[in-house]
Amino acid sequence: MKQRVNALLRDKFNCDVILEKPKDRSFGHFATPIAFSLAKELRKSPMAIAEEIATSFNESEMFSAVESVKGYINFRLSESFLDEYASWALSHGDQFGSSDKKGSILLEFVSANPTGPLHIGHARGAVYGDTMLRLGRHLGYDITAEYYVNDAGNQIDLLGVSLQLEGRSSLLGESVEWPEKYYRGEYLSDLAKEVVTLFGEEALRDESRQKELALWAKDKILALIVEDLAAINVHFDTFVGEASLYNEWDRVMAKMGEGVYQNEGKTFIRSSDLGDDHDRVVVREDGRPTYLAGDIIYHNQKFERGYDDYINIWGADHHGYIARVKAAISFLGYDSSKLEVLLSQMVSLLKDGEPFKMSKRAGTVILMSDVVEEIGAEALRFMFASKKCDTALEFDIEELKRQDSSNPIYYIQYAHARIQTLISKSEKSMDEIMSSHLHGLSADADGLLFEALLLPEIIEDAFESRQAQKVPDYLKVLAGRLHKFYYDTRIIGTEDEAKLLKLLLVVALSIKTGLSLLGIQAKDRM
RNA sequence: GCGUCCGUAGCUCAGCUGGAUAGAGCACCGGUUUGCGGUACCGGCGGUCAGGGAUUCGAAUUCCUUCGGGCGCACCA
Repeated sequence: MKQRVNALLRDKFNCDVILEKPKDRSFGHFATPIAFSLAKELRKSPMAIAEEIATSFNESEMFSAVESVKGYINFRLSESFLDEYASWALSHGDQFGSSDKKGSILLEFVSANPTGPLHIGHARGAVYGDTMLRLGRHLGYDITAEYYVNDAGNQIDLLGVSLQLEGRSSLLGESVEWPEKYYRGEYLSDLAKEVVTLFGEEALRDESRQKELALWAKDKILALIVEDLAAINVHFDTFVGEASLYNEWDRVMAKMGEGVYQNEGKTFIRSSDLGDDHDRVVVREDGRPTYLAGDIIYHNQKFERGYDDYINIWGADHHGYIARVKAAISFLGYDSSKLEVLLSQMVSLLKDGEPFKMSKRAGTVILMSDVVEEIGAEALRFMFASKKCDTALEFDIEELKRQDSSNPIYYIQYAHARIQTLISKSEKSMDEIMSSHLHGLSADADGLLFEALLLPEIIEDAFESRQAQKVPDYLKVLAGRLHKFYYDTRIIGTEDEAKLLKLLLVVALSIKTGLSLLGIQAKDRM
């Protein structure tokens, strides 16, 4: 809708015009302060310019009024335009707000190590990534959702050790000496039990079998992670294992050329040439590659697959890592600006105002599955999607368990359900409703319709600015307008019934579409 | 110390391509239709947009600076 208005204005002014939504709807649907910026150029007062521009729109069919007020130019869309647009939206169903954007994107997110279940911080990245995925796909981008599995290196060795020790300690009752670093948690003793039934007790004591057990456990844990993600409606297209990439090693190193050098028996990358604090070790003296090595071959592989753009969603604790990965990409001969790294900040939980402690067995980590069990997948998704991901976040579990207006997800679902109830109560046929014309609407009805029709620009704005929270914000506002309208306006049995229901169908469509882009299904009944 | 993200109502957060009177939910106080789901609606209370400076018609929004907080600063992942 805004695009159509914008296109018209662009023709007129030969440049992009800033269009904003006035806070006070009595000013119209859109407004622009363009007269202020033209004032200097034209050496006239903003008010005179605005007046002149406004009158030049008198003939336009798109607007019922264009007025200048204190230098602003306010546009009021005509009813015929709004009605036509509403019909167009309804005929597109769940494709409303979709677009034909071109371009392929490789979106990597979550990528949690397969050494334990997902915690609450992973959940934020998962929800944010999946929301961007849904928004981008709705807009037409060809996006691949990828999970990078760190199935090589120290953490896998550590997993094998931890598994054996946990089994010997909790199942066999042996007293064991714990190393400085090891994994712990209920999942490990569950896995140890399985080890005993599958491989026998001896497998827990045989150090030569650590690697074998670790790789076995890694697959089991990854399956657990996939299951946890499915529970919040997050799915990946591809999984790339770090270990599988190392046969490319020599070729990739050759490709890096002057970007790497040898010193004291180690291999370094010249990342300090490209903005990093200092050069980084890629291969240690004993020949073992570092974590960065895996990421170098992984990113080489990504770029060889030839996407137009790359997005990585990382936890904020990885932000120091961006410079070196980008340096590697440049040395490999690719355009590192094609990689966009989005950071999701830390999460902490409150329960009734107190820090939320999980079971002792799970250690200090707050498991995502525990939170899902407490508040449900929808509330979790909505909560994470509603916050900018670059702000550290605290939230209270109890608030999200409530089922009233204090819990936005119920508030929005209830708005959708109310509309469905009205539709089913009405004796009007769908044809009758759809063929009615939205004219003679009250100011409230007009405002509600306009809000509902804004969905497409909200989706585009949210995706392009990478600010997923714009969608939930919009849905809250739209639901609020619906509830107020419902309270103020009698619908069933009035002479306006058909056209008001058409209006409400547009609202329901936007709510349903918006929710589905958040991975949440709209409810017809509560 | 360096880098980075942040600082908006008592709390949790929106608003930040510079624009009209700074918003919402929670909390607290008080109201509401003989009308389709009261899981709703309305009103009140509550602000030095952390402090200071700069830019300009105009700053919560841009820039500089001080203060305060989170997260990094590995041959760990």
